[in-house]
Formats: sequence, C-alpha cells, structure tokens
Amino acid sequence: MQEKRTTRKRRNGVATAPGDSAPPHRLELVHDAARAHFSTRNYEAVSMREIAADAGINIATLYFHCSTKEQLLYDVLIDAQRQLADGLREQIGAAGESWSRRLAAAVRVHIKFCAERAFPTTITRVDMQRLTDEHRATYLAMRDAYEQEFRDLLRAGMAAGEFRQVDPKLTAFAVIGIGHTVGRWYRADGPLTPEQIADTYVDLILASLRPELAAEQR
Amino acid sequence: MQEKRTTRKRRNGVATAPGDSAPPHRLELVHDAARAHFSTRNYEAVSMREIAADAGINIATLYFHCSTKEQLLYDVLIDAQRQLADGLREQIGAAGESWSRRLAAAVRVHIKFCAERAFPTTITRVDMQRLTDEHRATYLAMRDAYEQEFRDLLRAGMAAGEFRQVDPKLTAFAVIGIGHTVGRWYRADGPLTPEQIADTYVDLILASLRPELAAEQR
DNA sequence: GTCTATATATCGATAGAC
DNA sequence: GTCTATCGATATATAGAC
Repeated sequence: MQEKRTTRKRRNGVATAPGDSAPPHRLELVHDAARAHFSTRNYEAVSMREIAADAGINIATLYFHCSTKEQLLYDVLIDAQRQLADGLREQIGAAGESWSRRLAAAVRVHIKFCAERAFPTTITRVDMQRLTDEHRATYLAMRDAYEQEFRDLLRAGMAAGEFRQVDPKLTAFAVIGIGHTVGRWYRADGPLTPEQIADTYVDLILASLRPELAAEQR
Repeated sequence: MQEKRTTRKRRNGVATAPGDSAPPHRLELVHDAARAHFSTRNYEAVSMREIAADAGINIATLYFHCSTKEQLLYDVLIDAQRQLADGLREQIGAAGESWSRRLAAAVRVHIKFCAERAFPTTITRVDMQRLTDEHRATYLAMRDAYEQEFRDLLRAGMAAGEFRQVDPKLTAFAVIGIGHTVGRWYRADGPLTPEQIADTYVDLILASLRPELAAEQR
C-alpha cells in the first residue's frame, strides 16, 4: 500500500553524505510507525513508546535512530508533503494545454491524496504549533507553494477566458478545503472510490467557474 | 463578544431539577476557559490546571464543579453545537421562500460561525475519539442533523428546479468543508470580514448549482 | 466551596551495560 | 545497535482539612 521511497540516511536529523550504502531499514520502520500514529491521533496523544513498539524496538533504541519526537513529526510531515507536491506537478504537466483539464488534474491529485493518505494535508494549525519555529517555517513554505499552484491555475484559466472572474485566493482555499473534508469522512470500505469522489468534485468546481455565468444572475 | 447563555445548573455532569435559582457563576467561567483552550490546542495538550487557573480557581476546586476532563469537552462541545444549530434554523426560517436564498442564509451562518468561533465546527475525528461512546454518539447525532439541513436544502432546491441535479450528500460535505477551511486561515485582524468571506463563497456555491449548466458541457 | 497535599500513572529523554 | 533502569516533569484525579 505504501510505495517505496528513496532511502535517506539520517542520524539525529542530520543527513549524511550520499554514497554510503546499507539502507537505514530501522529508520524506515520508525517513520512508518510514526506516520501511522500521527495520522490517526493528536501529536500529544502519541507516545514515543508506542512508535517504538510498532517499529519493533525499545524506546531507548528509538532515540538512537531519531533525536526527538518533534523531529520525527517533522520528518514524516515533510516527506509526505514532498510526495504530494511531486504528484501534483507531475499530473498537471501531463494534463495537456487546457486550464480546465490542468485544474481538474490538480483537484484529482489533491482529493485522492486526502482520501488515501489524509496526513499531512489535514494537519491542523494546532498540530503545527508543536513544530520548532524553523521546522514550521519550512513546512509552511512547502504548503504555501502547493496552494500557490492552485491559485496560479485559476489565474491562468481566468486570463485565458476559460474561467469566470473569481478571487483566486479564496477559491483556491475552497478547492483545497473540499479535499481536506474528504479526508474527514472517506472510508476505504465505503461506497465511493477516491476516483468517483474526485470526479464529482471536479464537476462541481468546474461548474462554479464557467465563464458564461460571469455577467448574469442576482 | 460572548453572548449570554441560559444557566444550566450541573453537578458532575448530571443536570439538577429546574426551578432552583443562584446561577452557577463559577461553572460558566470554567466552561469559558475550557472552550478557549480546547479551541486552540489539542485535547491532550490542554491541562486541567490551566483551565482551573484561567477560571481563577484551584484544580481541586475545578473538580468540585465538573467531573472529568472528558465531560468538560463534551459540555462545551454540545453547548456550541446547539447554538450553531439554533442559529442555522433561525436564519433559514427568516430567509423567505426561495431555496437559493435559504441555502445562502445557511452558508452565511455556517461560514460566520466557523470564522468567529471555529470550535466546535472544526473538531476533528481525532479529537472525537476522546469522548465516551455515549457522548460521541450524542454529538455525532447533532452534527448529522446539522449536515442534514444542508442536504435537505439542496434536495428541495433541486426538486423546485432552482438547482441543477447534484449529489446532495457530497455537495453538502463540500459546502460545509469550505466553512471549516475558513476556520483554518481566518484572522480577525485580516483584510476580510466574515461577511465578505461568506458573500464570496455564497456566490461560488450558488454558481456551481445553476440549473442552466445541467445539460451542457463535457 | 476552596484549599494543600498527594496518589498513581505516564510522559520525553538519557545513562550506561552489553 | 539494542537493551534495562531510571530521571525529572507533568498528567488526571482524589482525600481531607477548613
């Protein structure tokens, strides 16, 4: 269910020089356990002992592989956000020239990610308070860049006449927020697949942007 | 900033018989403090000592006025959800006969509540896990009834021909989710008032429901 | 009703043996 | 690299004096 990641060798949060082999098998297990726990419970409700147990090691051993609980949250958060951003750019690039199609592709990536791997898209302002100032700034910069992609798509589509004139910032927030909401109620064993949900919301969002609605009504 | 509430005299979570006077002044202060803390931090990150301190009493005194931390969360959660639901029904009733106007009124209530008093509309699935089974069931029933109002408005507007045919459940989730998102980024000292934000999103939502979009496109 | 003092448990993180 | 044992802080909740 979890795709393979490139092995990043770390020690206490400091990346080692590339080139040395021997994949950090244990750290990957630790990250998997941490991600699973931080995805389903509040940061303060997750204990390092639980993460260690799920990774199959003692808590003292856990602290040999990572420095602090905060660093662990940061690592899995950044890792997931990077995958999300990469997927977004990839699918936008493959969507062709139409801004409608590009926005649709972006919405699909976002919604599917929110459904299947809600963390980190649903991390709240509250959880972010526990990051160090530096870590929070780094994460927020990544998240802002991600949200900027949606604003850019809206602005470009408006300039091309494919979308009616809307507030790109508030509209992007709404589009992204719809995805976050999916992460709240989606169940893998529910009646709808992430693709079906994405189809429905792509239709809803594009409908709200149709240029023929510009002048009329109200 | 906080409107007056009806005094409910409670002792360890059990409501006493009505009729006796003497407002529970202290319990109101406790609830105010609890609401403020639960609104800005995770349940597990809020300590009973902090709540007691903000209410101007000792932690032992706090436990004289309420039974447990979970009960405190439940009390303020239900209290706020009831106010939200009351406001919704009131504004829908005052919006006239048009389903568009009624939906617009509902969206405005929702978004303004999310902006000004994000708690409890933004309570996550995660935070709900800490409620007892009984309390969680009660809260979820109230939340479901609230969401049902939006579904009903959509269905009625579709039946009347005011809205195009959409999935009422997923569309209601989207509408509600947009409000939750506002609660994430809204700042009282920001450039937009809750009313302006609500106006923008009412326009966006009604645009996505215009019946003239039914047959065309794609 | 309000307090001091405390019971009991768990937390993040570390020391040091192996 | 992994463990046992533990430190020091903090948590919820309670006992009992006043």
